[in-house]
Formats: sequence, C-alpha cells, structure tokens
Amino acid sequence: MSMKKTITDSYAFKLNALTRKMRRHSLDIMRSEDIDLTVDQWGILSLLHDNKSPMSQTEIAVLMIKDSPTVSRIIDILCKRELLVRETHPADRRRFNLRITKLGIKAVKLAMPVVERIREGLFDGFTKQEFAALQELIAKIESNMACGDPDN
Amino acid sequence: MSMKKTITDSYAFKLNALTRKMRRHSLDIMRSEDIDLTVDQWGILSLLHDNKSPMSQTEIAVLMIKDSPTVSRIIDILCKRELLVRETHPADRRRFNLRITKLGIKAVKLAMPVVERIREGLFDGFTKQEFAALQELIAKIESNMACGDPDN
DNA sequence: TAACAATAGTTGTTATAACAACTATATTCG
DNA sequence: CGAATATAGTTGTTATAACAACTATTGTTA
Repeated sequence: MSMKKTITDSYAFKLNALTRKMRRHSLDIMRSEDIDLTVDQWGILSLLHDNKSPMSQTEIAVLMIKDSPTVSRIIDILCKRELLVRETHPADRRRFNLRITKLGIKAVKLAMPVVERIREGLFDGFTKQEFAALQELIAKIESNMACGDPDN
Repeated sequence: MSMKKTITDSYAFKLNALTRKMRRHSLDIMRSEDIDLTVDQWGILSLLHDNKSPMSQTEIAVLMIKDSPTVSRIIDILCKRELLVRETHPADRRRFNLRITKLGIKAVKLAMPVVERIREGLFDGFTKQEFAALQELIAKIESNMACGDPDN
C-alpha cells in the first residue's frame, strides 16, 4: 500500500513551503499593523540597530547569509527611504559605513513589538526541548551540506 | 551573561537561511551533473511525470503551494524548452491541459537519480524518529500560522 | 615601485515569489 | 435568457536570490 513518493512528499519541499509561508505570514501581519518593512529589510535594519553600527555591506552580507548584490539592493531601498545612510569610510574609500538614521531607529522601535509578537506566534507552545530538537535538525542538515564544500 | 538576541538568532531566520542553502546546494549539484533544471522547474516537471497527467496550472499551483502567476511563469520556461506542452482543454477553453513531452520525460529520467542523491545527502544519518520530529515541528509551526487564517 | 592579487561594491541577467489588476470563459441564479 | 459571479490564466510591478562580470580601490610582492 506504499504510495509513490512525489516531490511534495519530500522534506526539502516541505521545509521550503514552510519558510515561504512563514515569510508571507510575517509580511501579512507587518502590513496589517502598518509596518512598511519586508522581512529582509527588517533583518538588515535591526542588525544595524542591535549590533555595532556602523557596519560595511560585506559584514551585513555575512551575517544575513546573503551575497553582496542581494544585500546591496536591499540597502538601496532602505537608503532611498532614508532609514539608513551610506557614509564614506574614513580609511577605505571602497567601503561604506552603513549607519541607521533617526528615522530608521523610529521604524525599528515601531516594528519591534510586532516582530516579537510574530515570533512568539510562530513558535507558540514550543518547549525548550523542541527548540533544541529544531536546532539539532538544522545543524544536521547543514553539516550534511558542508561535506565536500570547504567554505561554509 | 545573556546576549542580546538579534535577528540572526531567531529560528525563523535560521530556517530561512537553511532552506536557501538547501536550494543553492541542490542547484549546485544539479549543475555539476549537467542537469539544466532549477529546483522549482524540477518540482513541476516531476509532478507531471509522477502524478496524473494532464493537469491544469491551478492544480499544479495548489500542489506546489505557489500562486498561479508564479506557476504560470515557471511553466512558460518549461514550455519554451519543450519539456511541457499546453494543450487546450476539450471542455473548458479557459484551462490548459499540461502534458509532459517525451523530451520532458527524458529530462526527468536523467535528473531523477541526481535528485535522489541530493535528498539522501541532505538527510543523511536521519533516523525515523528524527524525520517524525521534523514533521511534527513543521506541523506545529503551520498550525500556529493557521490560527485566525480561515484558508490553508 | 610597478605589476599583481585581493577586496568592496555595483550592474546585468535570470529565476523565484506573490499581490493587484486584467481578459476570457464558465457557472449560477433571478 | 441574461446579469452577476466565479474561475483559469496572464501581465505589471516590486522584492528576494544569486551568479557573472565589472569598476574602483587597497594590499602584496617581486
């Protein structure tokens, strides 16, 4: 009675579908609360808010685990909206010192409680053990990918 | 001693990063084996191969958990490459009967072992219990998102 | 120090991702 | 029957995603 296994039965597909749903779910709530930030825009903005500021685009790309063109374009949007500024680096003219603006800080403070609520909502009812199990499973898949791949 | 929690510590971010890495990892291996299909192109093609054929675009969109414009554009690519054909539906002129071509079947047969190898690689060393735990965690997050959301 | 290599960031291209708005056809119901 | 409605699919737009190729610097080394 074993059914044929199709793409939609694979765990890779299920994980992919899950994260797309999570992203969509998050964006929907953000919008309904009039927070005009996408998930990745929030990510970069909050990094610059929480971590040391200023940072370079490369540093952000490493933390966000995205490549530099992707990060560059998200930062374009944030700069156009004046939530960030690209200052020139005093010692290295190739580099930018990315700094969050007052408007950016305001946006973070406004979005923070909504983001917290989304996170709590997504993992509502999770026990310490379940978080640990999730972490474990993620690490296991990542280590499986790392085999034969020198970097990352 | 508790560190400040940044975006990159959140499980939503980690899951997102994981699936991006999985997608990239899969695509890299596909390319290295000269399989000229992206993950989603493979998904749709293999659905039409494994499931009942023909199917409509809407049916595929439901199974792939994507919206119809997204699916429409992936199918455009597959049709342009003559791996699929859009036949007219005999009873409903709005609908297409999507059918995999001989070239498409050939592509699936060529890609299948590579895809299987990728899947095995990603979940190498996973026990039955771990798969069950993963399934459980995914279901729990999905049910958390479903609250207050009538559909899906 | 001058060639070379490495690094920081941008631009071009292709592919997902999904909302909104649109056309065309089918269905339902007064 | 005919108007309202629902459904199937496309097109327009914006945003992520990432490779390749590019410019502009900086660092290295023969």
